[in-house]
Parts: sequence; C-alpha cells; structure tokens
Amino acid sequence: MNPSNEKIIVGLSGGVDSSVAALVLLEKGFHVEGLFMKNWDEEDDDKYCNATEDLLDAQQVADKLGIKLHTVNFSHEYWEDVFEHFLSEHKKGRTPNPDVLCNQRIKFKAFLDYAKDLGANKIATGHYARIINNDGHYQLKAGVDGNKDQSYFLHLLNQDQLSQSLFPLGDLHKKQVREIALKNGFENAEKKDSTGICFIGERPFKDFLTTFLPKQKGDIIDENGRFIKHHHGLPFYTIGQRKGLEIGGGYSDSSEPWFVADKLVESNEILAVQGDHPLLYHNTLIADSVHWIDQSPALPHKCNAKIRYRQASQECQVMEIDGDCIQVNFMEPQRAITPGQSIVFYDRDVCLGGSVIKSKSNE
RNA sequence: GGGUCGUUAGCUCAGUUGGUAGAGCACCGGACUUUUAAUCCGAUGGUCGAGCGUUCGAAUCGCUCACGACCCA
Repeated sequence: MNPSNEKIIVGLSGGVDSSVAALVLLEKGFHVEGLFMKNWDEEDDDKYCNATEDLLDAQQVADKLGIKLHTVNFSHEYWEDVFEHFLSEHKKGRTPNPDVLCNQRIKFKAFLDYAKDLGANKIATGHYARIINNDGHYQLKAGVDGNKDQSYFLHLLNQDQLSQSLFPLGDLHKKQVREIALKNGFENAEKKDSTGICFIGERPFKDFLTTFLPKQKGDIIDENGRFIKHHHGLPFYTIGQRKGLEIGGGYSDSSEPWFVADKLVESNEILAVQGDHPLLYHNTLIADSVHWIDQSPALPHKCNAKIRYRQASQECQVMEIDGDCIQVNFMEPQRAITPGQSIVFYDRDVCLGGSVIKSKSNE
C-alpha cells in the first residue's frame, strides 16, 4: 500500500517521544494527524496536573509539523476500565499495574476505535517497542533501546490491536529521538520524560491513594510474629518495599533496613524482615489471566520473564495449571514477587504475553 | 536505706590517654523510572539529663540533684 493513502492517527501527548513518532511517519509519507487524550479529570490548578501545558506542547508540535490535532476525553472510560480495577485490587491487598490495563483498554481500544471513526487506517504511539508481521502473525518485540523498552506495558495487546498499530520509535534510541526533536525545533526536545501512572502523573503515591481508599491500620510483625509497630493500611505498602515502614533502630540487634516480606490480608498484618532476608525470595509463582500475544507456546515452555518493569529478564519455565492459570518456576530465586503485578514472558526480544501474579512459594 | 551501671541526633548506639561529637536505621530531597517498589546520591538533625566545680580547655575527671535499670537489705 502506498503510505500516502494511509491515514495514521498518532497519540500526541505533548512529550518528545510521540512528537518524533509523528515526524517519522510524516517523513515516511503517511498522512498523519494527531490526537491528544485527556483521561484524568482534575482541576487545572492542581499542582500535579500538567494536562493544560501538555496540550500546548502537543499543539506546538502539530503546528510545526502542519498536521491536524484532535482532542478527546476518555476520563469516563479510564475510570471504569482501569481505575476501578486498580482500586479494587489495592483493596484486596494486591499491587496492580494500571498502565498495563490502560494500554489494553484505553490507548489500544478506546483510542483506536475513536481514531478509526476519524477515518484512520492505523494508530501510532511513541512507545519503544516493535511490531513484526510474520505472515499475518503479529509479534511484539522489545524496543532496540534496551533502556527504554516498553514492551512490558504492551504485553496485553492482541493480534487485532497490533495489526492496526505502529511504533515508529521501536528502532530508535532515546538519545536519537531527542536529537531529532532538537534538530526540528520541537520545544519539548529537552522535556523531562513523564513518569508516574499514565495520565495521572507522578505524585506522592500514598497521599494519592489515601483520597480513594480507607486507612485501615494494622500491625507490622517480624518473622517470629512479634509486634513491631502499626502500619497505615495494607494498600500503602508493596512487597519488597523499604521506604515508609518507619522502623528505626532498636527493634532488633541488627541495624539493617526493614523490608515488606508479605502482606497478610486476612489479619491485616505486614510481615517485615531485615536486610537481604531469605523470606524475600521465592523460586515459584502462580499467575492467572494469562494472555498470549499470538498463539500459546507449547507448555511447559522455557523462556525469560520479568516480574516488574525494567527488571533484567529471568530464566524460567512456564507450566500450565488450567486454561487461565499457570505456574512459573525460576532458575534463580526472585526477590519480592508481588501479587497483582504482571509477569511478562520473552523469547529473546520477542514478547510472548503475560499473566497476573497470584501467589509465590518455594519448591 | 545502701550499692552498681546507665542518661549523646526521631530510634538503637559509638566516642580513643580530657581539646567544643559520629554510625546504622528512620525521616526529607534528588537521580533513575509511563505501575507499585527496589537501587544510587545527598541534606537536615544534638547547647552530649540538669547544676556546680577542676582545667587554658570536659560528652570524656569530681561533687550534688533528677530520671531509668538491676542488685543488696
């Protein structure tokens, strides 16, 4: 197909990445338009809300590129499809990853549908990942820039979604992207990468959760069941966490820092341990809601996995328990396996899919 | 009633032969990072229980008092 006959709608966030993505597509000859999403309703004077200035940045880039910029508000969809799940998971003592769902339900669903209504053949985003078409089977591959690879967040996409999406930055390094932006006079060329929950942004997480979840105090106990002090509520802690436990000296003979080893939902207790404690390590986990990007590999399957974004891939074996549920055995014990987080599988740089961690154990 | 040992940063403690104080943890800030965390870097923080002495100079010696722990009556 001749690129000039294809209309691509790029998700322009106001950041460098999506801006350069749009530019790359233009240079390839596509007909490009931009779409700015606002998915989190908040007062414009909120100190953490940058939506207004992000839109200005997006508009500046659109003007510079001479493309049309649409805007849309998916706050309702975001709340219902992503945020409510996020809150209910936290209430159950798990640590969810909202951005994984955001991609599946918002950017590559609500956004995709909206773009097609605008006449788009495909959509594009500034993600650092690659899509490979193998005779009609779409593969998701890690971005060439290993430091920025975002395939972890995209592992819930399916064939339909991948077939209608483009990641123009997949073959580029972040450094190159900034250089391109600079060369083209984008005002956001030096803009700091956005972090924090997608669309909500970076803000003090505990304070943020407090506005949505009740504070149910409970006990922090050590491995012998001894009471140490109170905690502020299970949702405000994550397995493996150090900061925020507020455990100073004097609770044991050791002066090593304390970490959350487990969250005991039934008794509303946190189990804390000191230093690089064995209770922080497990070599097996159970996960459900399995999603494979293409066909399911024949199980058991040896591959690599990440139990958190930006973690080095770990060797493991995936075994089927039933259709939706798997067990993963690691070659090396893993620190702080966290229920609610996604485990994402890779064969080399090909992302196979992932699953939501349910529990951890040792064999 | 007598005796011993304690009382130093938010917490637990270290402070050499007396020369106006350090560590770990916690807290705070920054870097990293489209989740939560981890990790790394940095900063704040003490009139050394109180008072009086000895000394050129005391957290460090002496005395008194307060508080705490333990022991003996």
